[in-house]
Amino acid sequence: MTPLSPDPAVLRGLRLFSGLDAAALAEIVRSAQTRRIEKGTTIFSQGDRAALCHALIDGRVKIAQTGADGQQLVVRYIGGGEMFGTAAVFSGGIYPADALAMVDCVGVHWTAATMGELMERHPRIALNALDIVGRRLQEVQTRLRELSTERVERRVAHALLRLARQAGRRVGNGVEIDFPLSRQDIAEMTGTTLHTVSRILSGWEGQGIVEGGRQQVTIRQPHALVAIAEDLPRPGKPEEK
Amino acid sequence: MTPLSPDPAVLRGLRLFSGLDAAALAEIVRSAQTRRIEKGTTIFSQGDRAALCHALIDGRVKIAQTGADGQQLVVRYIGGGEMFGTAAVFSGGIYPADALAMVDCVGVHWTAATMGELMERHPRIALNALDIVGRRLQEVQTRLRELSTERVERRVAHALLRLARQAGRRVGNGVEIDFPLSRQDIAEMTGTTLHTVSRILSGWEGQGIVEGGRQQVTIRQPHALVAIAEDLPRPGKPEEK
DNA sequence: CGCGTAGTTGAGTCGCATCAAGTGGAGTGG
DNA sequence: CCACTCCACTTGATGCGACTCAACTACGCG
Repeated sequence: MTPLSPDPAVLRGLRLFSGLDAAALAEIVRSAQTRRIEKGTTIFSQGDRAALCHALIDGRVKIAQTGADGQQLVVRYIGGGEMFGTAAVFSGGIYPADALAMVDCVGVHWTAATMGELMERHPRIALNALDIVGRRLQEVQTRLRELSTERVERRVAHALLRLARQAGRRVGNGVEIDFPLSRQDIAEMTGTTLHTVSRILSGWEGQGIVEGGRQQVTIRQPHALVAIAEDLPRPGKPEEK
Repeated sequence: MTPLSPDPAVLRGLRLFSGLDAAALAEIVRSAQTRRIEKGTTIFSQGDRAALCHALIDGRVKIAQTGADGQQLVVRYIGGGEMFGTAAVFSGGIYPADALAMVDCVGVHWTAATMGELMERHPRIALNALDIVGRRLQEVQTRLRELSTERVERRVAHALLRLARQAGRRVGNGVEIDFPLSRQDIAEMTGTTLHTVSRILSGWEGQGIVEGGRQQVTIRQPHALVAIAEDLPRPGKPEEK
């Protein structure tokens, strides 16, 4: 909750503000609130009035939806440079999911009214937001199709590849997901159970494709994972005739 | 393809243009192209360059995504007053799905460049678009959760209720979906097979909850369908202790 | 050192996809 | 006007992927 002095250079990195001139950025910085967010903090909760537009300078935030019977779905993981909770402000004014800091984060936010004025004055911001939300819509639609038509193993492979792209860190023997990620989290991303995820990862670990630890996954053979995700023929898994 | 004289009063009904003054509407009308679209016409195809923003004055359009292996997913049905294909224009420039006219329609469209200028000049349009796309994102996320966590029967019930809300017409003995809808279509909305949908509808028909026909469904007891969708206890289906 | 949380692994079950016929009504052509 | 042909739909039989139930293990933290 410690307020920090916002840095214009940092805000320039946000997709939401790309293409704006220095004067506009200065205005945006003036109206921004920056703060540290401790690991485990709930930034907003499903059903809350959406009073703030958020963006993440650094860290990792989980956006998750809860069903009537307590079932959880991980909607997405937000990384540095991404906005979140902003679509809700302009679409009904209620956050449709929870936002939870997975690690210590640095966040920035604007009030709904301020962001509205900024967008009116600088349509480019609204256009950027439309771009971002449109891409997320496409991504979620793609996941919807995967969930409808693919077996669990392929969905888990897709999920890990997506995570590697968004939150992968190159390490000696592959690509590591750079935040604590449990089997349960993966299950909630792919619509399965932690048991099934555990079995699948164990299988892959036996084949040297991934390496798992407590709340931690490293991909050692990304190409093999792509082969599984795309359902390509591959060694050890002969096509039935 | 017959061009028609666009009518300002008609465009006022589009959510995308709500809150605009008469001058702005006049400008929008001048730059619009209106046309009749025959049933069965493909308005755009997945992978095409997104050159046009569309809206539907009247009729019904199916937005469907195809996977690499030909698997189909119905993303949504568009009705009169709704825009479609617009998010794609501002998010990558490629349509992520097919748009197919389910009945004879009247559509209107703008070029990407024209709509971009309109939004720059009238930020309210961009805000409206953000609102609409944000709501669709929420809806798709909700479907994603349903697909992850609910059994087929509940998902079909949810899909029918959603359709009834968007495309329902009150008739003597219930609510009828007002466009041709096959079992296959329902299956592609809910991530199942037409066989399973057929079995479920037959079961419901036996209980008097729905009435089915060829590419046609009438809901006779909406409350019963809600009970199924929400997994409430109900007569004939005792809770196991 | 003990407790809690995360993960592993086995056995059993079942929901639903898959395979496989068949029915009936709408549209078409002779 | 009737026969033919689709196409949407129905319904039965079968199999299996993955969920459920149930221990058990191991790591990290206080």
